[in-house]
Amino acid sequence: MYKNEEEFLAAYDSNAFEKLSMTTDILLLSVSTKAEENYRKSSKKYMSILLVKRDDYPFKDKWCLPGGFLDIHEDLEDCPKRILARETNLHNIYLEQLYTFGSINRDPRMRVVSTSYIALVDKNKLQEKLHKNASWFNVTYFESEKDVLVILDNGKEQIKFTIGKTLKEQTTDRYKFTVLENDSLAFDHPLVIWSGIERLKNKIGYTHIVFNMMPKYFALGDLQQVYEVILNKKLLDPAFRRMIADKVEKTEYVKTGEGHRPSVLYKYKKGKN
Amino acid sequence: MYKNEEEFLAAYDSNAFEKLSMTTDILLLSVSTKAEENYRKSSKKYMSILLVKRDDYPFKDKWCLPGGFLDIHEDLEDCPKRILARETNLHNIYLEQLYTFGSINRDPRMRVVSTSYIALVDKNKLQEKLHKNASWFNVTYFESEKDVLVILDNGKEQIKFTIGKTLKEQTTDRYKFTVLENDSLAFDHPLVIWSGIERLKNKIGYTHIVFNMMPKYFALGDLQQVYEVILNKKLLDPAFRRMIADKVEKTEYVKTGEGHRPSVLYKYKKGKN
DNA sequence: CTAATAGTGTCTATTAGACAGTATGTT
DNA sequence: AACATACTGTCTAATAGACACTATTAG
Repeated sequence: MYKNEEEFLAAYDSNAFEKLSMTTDILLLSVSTKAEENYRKSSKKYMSILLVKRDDYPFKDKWCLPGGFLDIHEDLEDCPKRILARETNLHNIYLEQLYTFGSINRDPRMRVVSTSYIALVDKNKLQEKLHKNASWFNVTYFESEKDVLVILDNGKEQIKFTIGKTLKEQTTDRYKFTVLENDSLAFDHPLVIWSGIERLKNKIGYTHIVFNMMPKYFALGDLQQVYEVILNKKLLDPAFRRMIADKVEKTEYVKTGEGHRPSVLYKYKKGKN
Repeated sequence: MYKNEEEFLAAYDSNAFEKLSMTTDILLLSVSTKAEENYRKSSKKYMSILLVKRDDYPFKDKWCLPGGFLDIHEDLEDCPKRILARETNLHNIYLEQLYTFGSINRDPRMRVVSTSYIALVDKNKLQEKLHKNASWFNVTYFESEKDVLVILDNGKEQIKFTIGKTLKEQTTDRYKFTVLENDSLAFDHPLVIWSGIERLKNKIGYTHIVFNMMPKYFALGDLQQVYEVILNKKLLDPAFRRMIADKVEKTEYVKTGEGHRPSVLYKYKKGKN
């Protein structure tokens, strides 16, 4: 045995276990807007995610989440920050660790464990010079008891995949997800996408993270639509306004020119409400 | 460029990035019972966790969570299973991924990223031949707005540490934890422990995971005490019974000999209630 | 009988759901 | 004027909190 820790460390063989590579994948979520033909109608909203087309093997020409290898001299949380900065030119994006995926064969090249992160942005804050090969896809999903069909659409291409849900333990309401169908997405990214959407759906209810997807000033109707698009269901106006009341603050600004009654603009009100 | 994926893979240099090691740490949580002197009083309950005393460097003679290196041919989730089997002789333990910690210098030996897992057991199901160096510690904690003092006690030794809580983003109710004081625990394990307790406190409210810590048949009073010990607050009887009513099923069994009215034993009732 | 927990009834306060109504801009 | 959304009032249903009460055992 060794006399002290220094001596131990000096003699330590760090290759006793075969080492591996790590990556981080980022599920960048935002809300996009599509104008309606009817000038009176307010524009339709979609949840949207950023995908990158791979221009090299493996999974050449398939879409995937932005990501990259963890540098050995880099904190784990700095890796997604670096990738986001590269992809969006934005700093101070909301980031949250999602899950670490580590099946043996998830990468055909070699053993890679990947920690995925959720990032939330207001798309309009992005200067629209996206990294080449990157594209926003609108997300639509149809959920049943057993599975979910997810459809991603960027206006030119449509990507579909199906996730199966099975109760993980008898004693949990949480599901274990498996990919049932997937032709167009690289790696286990359908899993990452759906896990992230589930997380967002949950957290929107008991945190204030939505405001990371909103501009500084917003109408309550727009905020409500963001909730609706994430939760995939209609909400009742009075209930929504009661729920949100102490999280927002009225401003002097008003949004007009929409073909109907103008709406007062609000801003996020800090504090634990 | 390469003609196809096989060709690419054959030529791939998996050492383009310097590789690293991964470990998993397990926060094994249970509830322990301490008899009261007064024969009428029901025994006091504590949340308890399993720690292992390190008998080698680094952190020689300090306590730490059970854990170990991820084998390169092993799925990430199989690693905690293997360690749990070694530590408890039990299979089919409830396991859930907690968080992946990856600061550069969390291990003095080399770059190590660690994925932590929560495991829940009914301590009484364990054959009490614990792995040498392993010991159960009762958990007590005192929480304020800014920090938490956690005290671990195995009857012989007492371990204290303090965790600081800061709001991570203006738009979240979630905290970022930092270790403020810690003398006795190895690595960043105070962080893992507190993150896990927080997670359990939350999840007990919207899942059925408590039942993983309960024996097959239990009295509602005991179940309530488990909730109280985890949430660190008293609950009102009628409210608790209403809340739990559709998750449990009455049995024909009764617990007697306690110096007061016997209680009916219940069992977990499967289904999403 | 007494101390202690088991278990229930019920009133009240709070919150969520539902729906109808009024308000106000643009074309 | 007509349409579409903004915004509010109010009734009802469901749920959570509080407290008091009855029940039953060992010693």
